Amino acid sequence: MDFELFERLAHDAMRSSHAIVAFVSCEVSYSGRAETFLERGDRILLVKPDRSVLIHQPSGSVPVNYMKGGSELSLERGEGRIVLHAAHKAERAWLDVSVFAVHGALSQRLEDAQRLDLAGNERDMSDWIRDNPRCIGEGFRPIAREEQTDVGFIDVFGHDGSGTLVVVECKRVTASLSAVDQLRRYVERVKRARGTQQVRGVLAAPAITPNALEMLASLGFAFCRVDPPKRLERWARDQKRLGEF
Amino acid sequence: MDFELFERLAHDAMRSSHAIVAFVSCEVSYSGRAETFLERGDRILLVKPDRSVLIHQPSGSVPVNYMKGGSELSLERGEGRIVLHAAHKAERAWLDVSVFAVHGALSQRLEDAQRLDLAGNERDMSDWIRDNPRCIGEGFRPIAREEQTDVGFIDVFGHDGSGTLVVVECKRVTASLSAVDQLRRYVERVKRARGTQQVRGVLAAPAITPNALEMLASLGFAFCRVDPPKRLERWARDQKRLGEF
DNA sequence: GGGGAGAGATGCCGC
DNA sequence: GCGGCATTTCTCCCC
Repeated sequence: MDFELFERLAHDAMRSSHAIVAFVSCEVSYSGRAETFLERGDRILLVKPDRSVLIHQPSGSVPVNYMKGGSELSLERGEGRIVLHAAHKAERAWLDVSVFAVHGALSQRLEDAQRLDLAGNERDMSDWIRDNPRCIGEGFRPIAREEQTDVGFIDVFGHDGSGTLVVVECKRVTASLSAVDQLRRYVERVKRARGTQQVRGVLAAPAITPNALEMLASLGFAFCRVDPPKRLERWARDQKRLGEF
Repeated sequence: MDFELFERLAHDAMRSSHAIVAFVSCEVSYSGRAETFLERGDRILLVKPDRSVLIHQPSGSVPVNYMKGGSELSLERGEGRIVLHAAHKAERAWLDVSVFAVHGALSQRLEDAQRLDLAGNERDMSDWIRDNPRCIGEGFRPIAREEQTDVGFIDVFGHDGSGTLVVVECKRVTASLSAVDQLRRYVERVKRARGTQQVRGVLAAPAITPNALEMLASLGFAFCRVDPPKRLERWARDQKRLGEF
């Protein structure tokens, strides 16, 4: 595919809000939050109708360069190349993609009003703890979930029935030192705000690293093993793999 | 484009390690770290030679669903659909893309041996502080950079000339509460390891949030304004935008 | 392989 | 818009 075809495709796609995908040989420069340069190679270029730009190398699931939606886009014809400029003034970011060859390109108008339905996040987990308080301790009584403080929100807040306040921090994956930091910050804030030293800290997660457990113990907090709930997990069970490549 | 063509393209691409891009109408199910479902709509499907899979909606710069490289891929023909299965046993993750229509598709062999060259990250910043210690304080003497402890590494470690140890934590963006937590953890660790209370904590960043500054002060630590160095920032200055769409 | 932390993190929600 | 934080975070580095 030559430059003229690519240029016309890109122009038409931009005008009519199509998405563009292209296999190109290119080099890439970026300046914004950092400065990057990527020498010439074959990549996948993706331009969406919201004027976001993605550049993917042949390996890896993360784009090597990108611009968020809302960029100003322009094409410039150079010597033996065509340059896609993307400028995001609000973010003070610039991306230049110098395309030396176009191996193939497509554009398409896309219709999609759907939103992702997700189960098994941390909010589901704190919901579950609120509805199953016994997992935290025999007398645990939840008062609030996602209680706002000025240093962040407490996942589950309650008391143990004998007047002692309980702060629960949830993690849906193995808890690390930063989770203990977070819990400590909330407990200190509650102690100060309520004028009491009677505040227990509980870290609820499926697992915890040894260092985090040691720090937790040194602060007098408790670990409580809880797995994140996955409400839709039936569908993938016992699925059969047919037509293996 | 019909299913037979798409199926043949996909088969051939898999066999010869091509990348595939396609505009498809599809629904998507994922089960792994969480469970997700996405109802039918038009999306961009990307399958790379490393067997990573990306699904992009028309908007946004982040894929709505994905699988990392190393998945097992298979195609299954169903009623009015063709299903791409991706299974990652090590991660216990499964992705099913049910394709109802193929608006267009391409495959291509890609050659790319280049790696991204980046300037302006936090390591550049701690390098710069080590080489320009006066920015931390008049008598600051750096000893080590990225000093390893069992609770993380200290960005810059030194003393102030009068025997007091100094721990510097760098952030390349506005420092928040978690940066203060990190600094506190390192200072406590150094106090314990060296058996002294004479340890100063310094947070170096271009800015700091009010809450973080308050917590920093309450711990007796200091803030020090430092901007991250960008060594390649010349290229993007004064660039002209030609051929605006 | 696990732990810890940075990332051009991104995106969401609450104030 | 800022602040705080989860993320199917991802990736890198070091032990």
